[in-house]
Amino acid sequence: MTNLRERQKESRRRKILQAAREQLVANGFEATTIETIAEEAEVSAVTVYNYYGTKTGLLLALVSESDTLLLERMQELLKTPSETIVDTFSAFAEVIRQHALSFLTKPVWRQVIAASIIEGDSQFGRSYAQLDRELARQLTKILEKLKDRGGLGADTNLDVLGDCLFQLQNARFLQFVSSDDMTNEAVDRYLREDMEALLAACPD
Amino acid sequence: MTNLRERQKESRRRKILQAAREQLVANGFEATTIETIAEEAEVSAVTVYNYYGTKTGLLLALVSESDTLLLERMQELLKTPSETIVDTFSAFAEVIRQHALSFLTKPVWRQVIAASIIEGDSQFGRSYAQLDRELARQLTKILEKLKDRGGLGADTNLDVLGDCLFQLQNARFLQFVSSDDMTNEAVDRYLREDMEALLAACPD
DNA sequence: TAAAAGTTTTTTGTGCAATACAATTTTTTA
DNA sequence: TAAAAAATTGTATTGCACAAAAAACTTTTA
Repeated sequence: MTNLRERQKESRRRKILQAAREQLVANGFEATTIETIAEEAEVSAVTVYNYYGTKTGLLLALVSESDTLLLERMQELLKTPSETIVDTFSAFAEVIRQHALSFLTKPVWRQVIAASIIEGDSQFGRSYAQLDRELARQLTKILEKLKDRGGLGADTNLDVLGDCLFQLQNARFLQFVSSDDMTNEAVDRYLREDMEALLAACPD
Repeated sequence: MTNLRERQKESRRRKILQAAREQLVANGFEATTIETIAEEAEVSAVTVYNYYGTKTGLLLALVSESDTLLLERMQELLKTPSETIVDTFSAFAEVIRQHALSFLTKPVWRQVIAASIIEGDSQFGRSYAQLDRELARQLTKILEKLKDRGGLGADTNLDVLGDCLFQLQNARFLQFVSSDDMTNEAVDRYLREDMEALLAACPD
């Protein structure tokens, strides 16, 4: 039995996050104040603080809300495997970028990443780090499938490889959102070049 | 002929940066205010703003001050080459970490990185990005030497490889400073595992 | 040495994040 | 339906970043 009280809380939570997202996308992080969010969500500013603690806490909560959606899209990818490791890696990264930009703008993502670095061990910071771990895990799974089909060296440590390639993806994603000019295609080219250069590095 | 006026400016610059660094290391970013920095540097707070614009501007200026030192240490590394690509990569990353921690603390580095992401296209933000490019360049040079000695596949694109491995190093560095617990040895292990997993990934 | 040029400082003010607390409203429970 | 419990709200306050203008000071120059 769900309390009326709990339902109200849930409803407020939703309204606050929705208002926050709208304003962040429309006006950016600086121009979005707790006050204006509270106003649009029809609660007081104090309530926003009670729910999310700080402004960046609110930001990270907003992002972790979209996590399940991203993980679902990643599941889809598992079902349509690629032939080569280059294609696999490229497709994996593309899903993340698409999802990211369908949810927030580049400038806001910069704030999100900055917040996650600074508030690394707050409640919301941890759940953000958790997502990273799960994504790396997913990449490992995808690589396992590839290995089964012979697209990968036999004596590869997939846990390490998945984690490592995820880190590389993350670094390029950061470059992507850090420059308003960088296109989706440009990052994809980078990542493919990266993979190819790495594969060619094995000493003869 | 250097003006008295210019010398005074230079002296103030130095005193501000020195005071900033001392307080940041001792008390962290939040507890360090423009006011207290100005006080210790014996100038007014407005002067600090005149010199560095914003608090994060000051932070990034502080870091770019230490750049030349890091690049010098990297030059040293060029003279003492390693046998394998794993050792090369590991040594490169170690120089960066050593230098970083000899200059600032992990919590402050988190602020630095966050600031560089948010203020990506301010004056100081750009000079921070510039350092990254130079470091990637240096890594490429080190790899060239390695290739000459046969420690690397012959048909490797070194520009791409250098950039890519630098990105990976950067990602692991971020993990390093993001966790107060993570030791130097732990990161080194990570990076070596990374390289080994990558090298083993070539399909048979 | 006196005027001119260049800087710093003082002063004043704005905006926003974050916190504290009492007052008030709403829901629950008995 | 009334008391108890829980949550929200208004209000006041603090602290700091940052901005703008005029006053005060110091160096330069003629």
